Amino acid sequence: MPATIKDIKEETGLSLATISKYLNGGNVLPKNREKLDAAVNKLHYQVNEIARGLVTNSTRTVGVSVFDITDVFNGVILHEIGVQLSKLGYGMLIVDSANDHEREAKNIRFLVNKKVDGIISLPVAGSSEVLNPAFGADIPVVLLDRQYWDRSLDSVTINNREAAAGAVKYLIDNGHRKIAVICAKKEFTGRERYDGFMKAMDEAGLPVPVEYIEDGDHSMEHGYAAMNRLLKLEDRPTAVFSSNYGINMGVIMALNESQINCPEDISVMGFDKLMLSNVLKTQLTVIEQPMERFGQKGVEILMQRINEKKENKGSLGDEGHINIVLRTRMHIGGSVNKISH
Amino acid sequence: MPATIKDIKEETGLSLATISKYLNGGNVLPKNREKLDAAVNKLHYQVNEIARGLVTNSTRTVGVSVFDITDVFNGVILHEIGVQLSKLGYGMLIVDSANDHEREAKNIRFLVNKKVDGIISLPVAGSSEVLNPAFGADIPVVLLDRQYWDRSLDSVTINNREAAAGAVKYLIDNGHRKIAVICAKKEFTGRERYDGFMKAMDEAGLPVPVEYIEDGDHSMEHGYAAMNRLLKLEDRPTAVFSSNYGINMGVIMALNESQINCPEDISVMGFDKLMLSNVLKTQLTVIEQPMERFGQKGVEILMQRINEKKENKGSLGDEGHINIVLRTRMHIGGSVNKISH
DNA sequence: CTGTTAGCGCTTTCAC
DNA sequence: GTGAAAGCGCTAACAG
Repeated sequence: MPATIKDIKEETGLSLATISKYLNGGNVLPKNREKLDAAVNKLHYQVNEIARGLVTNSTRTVGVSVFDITDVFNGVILHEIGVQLSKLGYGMLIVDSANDHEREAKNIRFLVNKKVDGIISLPVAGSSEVLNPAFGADIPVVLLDRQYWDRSLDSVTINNREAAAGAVKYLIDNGHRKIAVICAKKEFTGRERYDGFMKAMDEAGLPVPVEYIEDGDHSMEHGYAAMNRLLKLEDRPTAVFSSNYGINMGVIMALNESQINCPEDISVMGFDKLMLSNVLKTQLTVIEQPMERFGQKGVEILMQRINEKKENKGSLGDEGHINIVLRTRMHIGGSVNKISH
Repeated sequence: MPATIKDIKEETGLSLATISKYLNGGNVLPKNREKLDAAVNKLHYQVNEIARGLVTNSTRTVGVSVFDITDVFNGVILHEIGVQLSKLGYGMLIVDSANDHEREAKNIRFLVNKKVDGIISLPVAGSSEVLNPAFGADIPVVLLDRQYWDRSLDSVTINNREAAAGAVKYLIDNGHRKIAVICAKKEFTGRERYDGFMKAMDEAGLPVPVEYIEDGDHSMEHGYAAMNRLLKLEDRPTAVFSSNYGINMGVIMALNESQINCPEDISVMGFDKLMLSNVLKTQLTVIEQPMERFGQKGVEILMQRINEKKENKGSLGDEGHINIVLRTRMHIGGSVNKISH
C-alpha cells in the first residue's frame, strides 16, 4: 500500500500540518526540509490527489468532451489543449461521445461527478441540456468549434458562414456557375456553411437546382455517395463545395473511382488542411482553420472563468459570455480550375 | 454548492447508511426509496466520486496513456477502449505523451496520483522505468501495440516481424529484387519490422545495399525525405517497404511530386489500412492490423488484473504475464506491380 | 432493513 | 515555524 503523510510523520516526527505545508511549497526550516526530502524518497511518497481534492474541492483537472475521438480534427485540438493545460499544472480527463448525444450526456455527468474544475466541450449536435449537470454544479464550460442553437455560452469558433461564402465566391470568381454543395444541415457548422454557400450564390445571382444540394451528415460515406450521385447527373456541376473534411475525403474517393478528373473536369473545394490535402497529387484548395488556436484560446477562457469563480468565492458570475471568433484563410491548392466563358 | 448526502438526510430523515445503500443499489423499503428518489431529484444530487474514491480506494477509472493523440491509430484504439470501458461502467483518463518520453513519465505519475484502477499504455519508445510509479502503487498495467526491450509485461501486440516478412515476401513473389526499406529502428515496432524485412530478404538470398536502408523515425517527414533520396538513386529500387503509416504517407507525397508513377515505375507496400489507403486513386497494398481488437483485448486483460487484485485483497499476484498476439492480414490494393524477368 | 460510528488521506484554522 | 484538531463527502462494519 502506498505511503501516506502519516507514514512521513512516523518517519520524521513532524506534524501533519508541517508536512502538508512542505508538500504545498510552504516555509519549512531547512533541516526539516531535508528530513522530509529524505522520507519522501525513502517511502516513495506520492500525494493522493483524491484526498487532496476532497478537501480543497478542486482537482486541478479539466474535463474535455469531444464529439469523435477518431476524428483527426479532434485529435489535433486535444493535443494542443493538453500542452496548454500541462503548462499550467492541470491534467485533462478526456471523454469521447462517438457522435452520440446520449453518450455525451452520460460523459458530462461523469465529468461532473469527477469534480473537474472546468469543462471544454466540442459538442455533438443537439440541445445544450446535456450541459445542465455542469451548470448545476457551477462548473465553467467553454465550447470549441461548435455552439448551440438554444443557448449562448463561452465559445471559440470560426465564422463558418463567412468562410464558406468566401470559398464559394472564389469558385465564382474562377468562372464557375454550376456549383453543387455536399453538406449536413443538422450539424452546427454544417448549417452555417450551407447558409454561407447559399448567400454567396444568391448574391452572385446564381441558381442552385435541388439536385445540387446534397444534405446528409458530416461523414466520408455521405461525401462518397453524394458525389457519385452528382457525377451521374445529366447537367453535371463544374465545382463541388464540401462542408467538412470527412465529406471531402468521400468526394475524392468517388472521383478516384470515376473517369472524371480533378480539376480538369470538376473542381473541388472544402474545409481543413489536414493529411488529405498534403498527400494527394493535386493538393486541395481548402478553407484552413487555425486548429491550435482553438485549444489555446479555449484553455485561456476556461482558466479565466475558473479564477473568477475562486475570487467570487464559489459561484460563477453572470456577466454575459465570451465569444472568440478565429480567423480562417484559404489554402490555394490545385483542385480548382479556372473556367472561361 | 452541490447537494451532499447530508442534505438528503435532512430532506428525508433517513440515515447516512441507508442513503449510501440506496445509492449503491442495496435493498431499501419501497416507501423510503420513493422519498429518496424525490429528494435526489429535488436537490439535483450527484455522487461525489472523489469522496467515494477516497474511502473505497477505487475510482472506477482507467488511465490510458498514448504516445501521440494526433495519430489516427491512437484515436481508433482510444475510441474502442472507451466503448468497452463504458460498458463496464468505467471511465477513462487519457493522457498524451506527444512522443516525448519525459512527458510520458509525468503523465504516468499523474495517473498514479489520480488513483486510477489500472493503466493501458501505448508507450513511447524508451525504458519501462516510466512505469515504476504504477508498479510501486500496485496498479496493473497493460501495454498495447508496443512492448519494452527491458522488461516483460502484459501486452497486446501483433507479430511485427512476421507481418513485415510476409509483406516483403509478397513483393519478392511478385518478382521484385531491388527492394528498399524506410524504417525507424529506434521504435519497437520499427525495429521488429525492419528485422522482418531483412529476414525475408536474406532467406530469398537478395542483397540490400546500404542506400536502400533509410533509417529515421516513424514520421511523414522521414518518409518524404527518404523517398526523395531513393528516387534519385542511379540504381533505383523497384519496390519500397515502409515500416509504418506515417512513413507511407510521406512516400506517397514524394511520389506525387515526382514524375515517377506507382505502381508502373515503383511499387509501394506499407502498414495500416486507414484513411490514406482508401482515398488514393490506386489503393495501397498494406498490412492491416485489427485495431479494434487492441482496445478490446487490452481492456479485457486489464479488468482481469484488476479483479485478481481485488481477490488477492490488495496486492497483485506474480504469475507471469499475458501476451496476446493478434493476427494481421494483407490488404491487396493496386500499389504493387508484378515484374517479370 | 436501518442507524451509529469510525475513518479514508489530506488541508486548514487556530493556538503556541 | 510548528502542532493539535476538525472536517471535506462518502462507505463499511456492527448493532439493533
